[in-house]
Amino acid sequence: MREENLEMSKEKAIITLLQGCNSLNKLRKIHAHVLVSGLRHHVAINNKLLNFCAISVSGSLAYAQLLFHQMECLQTEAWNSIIRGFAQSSSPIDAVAYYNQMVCASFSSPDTFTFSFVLKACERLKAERKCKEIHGTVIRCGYDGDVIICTNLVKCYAAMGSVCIAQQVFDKMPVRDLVAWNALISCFSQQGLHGEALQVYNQMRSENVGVDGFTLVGLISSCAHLGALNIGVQMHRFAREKGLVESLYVGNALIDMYAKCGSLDQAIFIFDRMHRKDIFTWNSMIVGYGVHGRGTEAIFCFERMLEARMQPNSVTFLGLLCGCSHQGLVQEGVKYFNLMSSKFRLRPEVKHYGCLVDLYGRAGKLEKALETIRNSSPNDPVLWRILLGSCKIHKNVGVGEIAMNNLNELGATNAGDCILLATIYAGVNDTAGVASMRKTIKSQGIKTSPGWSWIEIGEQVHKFVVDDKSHRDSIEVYERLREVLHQASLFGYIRDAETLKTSTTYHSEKLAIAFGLARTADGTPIRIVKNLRVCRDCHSFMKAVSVAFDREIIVRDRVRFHHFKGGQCSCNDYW
DNA sequence: GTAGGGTTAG
Repeated sequence: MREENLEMSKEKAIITLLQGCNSLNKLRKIHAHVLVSGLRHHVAINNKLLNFCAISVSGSLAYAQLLFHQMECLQTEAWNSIIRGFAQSSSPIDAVAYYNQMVCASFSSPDTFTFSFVLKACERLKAERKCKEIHGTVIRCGYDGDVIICTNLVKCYAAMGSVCIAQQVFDKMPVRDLVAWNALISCFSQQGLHGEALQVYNQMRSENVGVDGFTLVGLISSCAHLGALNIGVQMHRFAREKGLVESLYVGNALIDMYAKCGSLDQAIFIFDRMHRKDIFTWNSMIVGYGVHGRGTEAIFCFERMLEARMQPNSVTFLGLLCGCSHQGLVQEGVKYFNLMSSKFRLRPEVKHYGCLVDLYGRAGKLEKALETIRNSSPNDPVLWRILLGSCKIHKNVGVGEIAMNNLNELGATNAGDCILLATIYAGVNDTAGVASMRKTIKSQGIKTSPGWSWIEIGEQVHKFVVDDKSHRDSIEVYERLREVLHQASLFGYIRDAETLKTSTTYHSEKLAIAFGLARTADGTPIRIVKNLRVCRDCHSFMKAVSVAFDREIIVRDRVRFHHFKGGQCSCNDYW
């Protein structure tokens, strides 16, 4: 009896020590103490030690493995600790390995926690086969009604792009809580299915599951991707009603949403009122300024960020460089590009080189742009493509051909590139050049990526493609477009000669504008989201429409925003 | 003795 008491008090003492343990060194001492106290085989203490080593930030997985393999009696608890530890480590594959050992070669059976941890590892590894196998085991063990395991499965299938299976798992869940719904939303948005993500919200409303900050962040982010300002504003109102607007995550998502939906002022309004700002807050604002072509303000924001002692990361510099290049701030852009590695120890990635090439190219410094590409490694086709875009602005056939040759050599030429070079040839009246590019597109069967434009009317996002006839109000849209084209022509719009020669088509943004004019109140801005760049003809069309109808038109294209007002565009015709 | 969740860039 006395011995038992003694052991209990020793055990208690060790557990107390473990609770106060905050370093590996202390842990080693405790372990040594365990050994000298004759508690080497004490199961509860070993489990505690193991759990600490495997999970705690001040633990060590290597040490955990050592303890694990010294343990004589491995119960589910010990397996769970080691699997959990590896699942969240830089080597999740080891979690799967331990799980395999547990299932195949041990006397312990996995429980719901085991599945939860090993599925986390599968999610991070995108290990589809293993996930399916574990899914089967989960069903055989009768755990397929467990809300947490099912949520894990949804996340796991979503991570590997199997949206349908994720949805099936979700649909079969006997009970779905808010976390499960939120997982479904992020499943869709991970795959770029933002419309579907927003639809989940409608289902949630009809099933009265409620909404929390996680839900809102997911939905607001989907609005941002879609450029769905009206729905985004509703979410903002909703966040206010729910008292969630103070949340750092919600605030960050709102800044990004407003910036991406063209309401930079609203983004600034929210940014200025946030008490706490993290790296996402600053980056969302700087990227917002950047894509709106407001380089000076992006720089100012960046300087304030440094004053606030926030360490920038690679995304920060993308925003900054994007702003510099669209505003033509060459010196500043180069300065920040260099600062990135010299002061902040961030290695520039292809995207940063892309910004630098764009910065030089856009400003007409094509030789410097060429030099940048040649000094960057690896030689990424994206960089040559950006240079080709600059050659279009500056009508430079020579450098354009160099860029095209390099794209060819890299085997990366696409239809967009051929069209770009054709436009460059057309700009200098080289009809033979234009013809040869058309021939290349035809003979090599290079597929053009279809352009589309979105416009949000009320809570509905409408999509148009080139010469779209599929919209239910198509006839009305075309009638309206003819009228708008006529009005625009009275305000200086002349259909681009090249556009006339190459096609009799109506680009998607023209259809979207006509629809927008028909369906929105006089004087309200028209917001359009496009997947490609705006062509010269549509650009001048929109300038004329902005005067003819006295409307502000805000177009988000693949890389930046254009604000058309009173016949002018914020990009100064330089994009 | 333990579990599932969020935002920028791509």
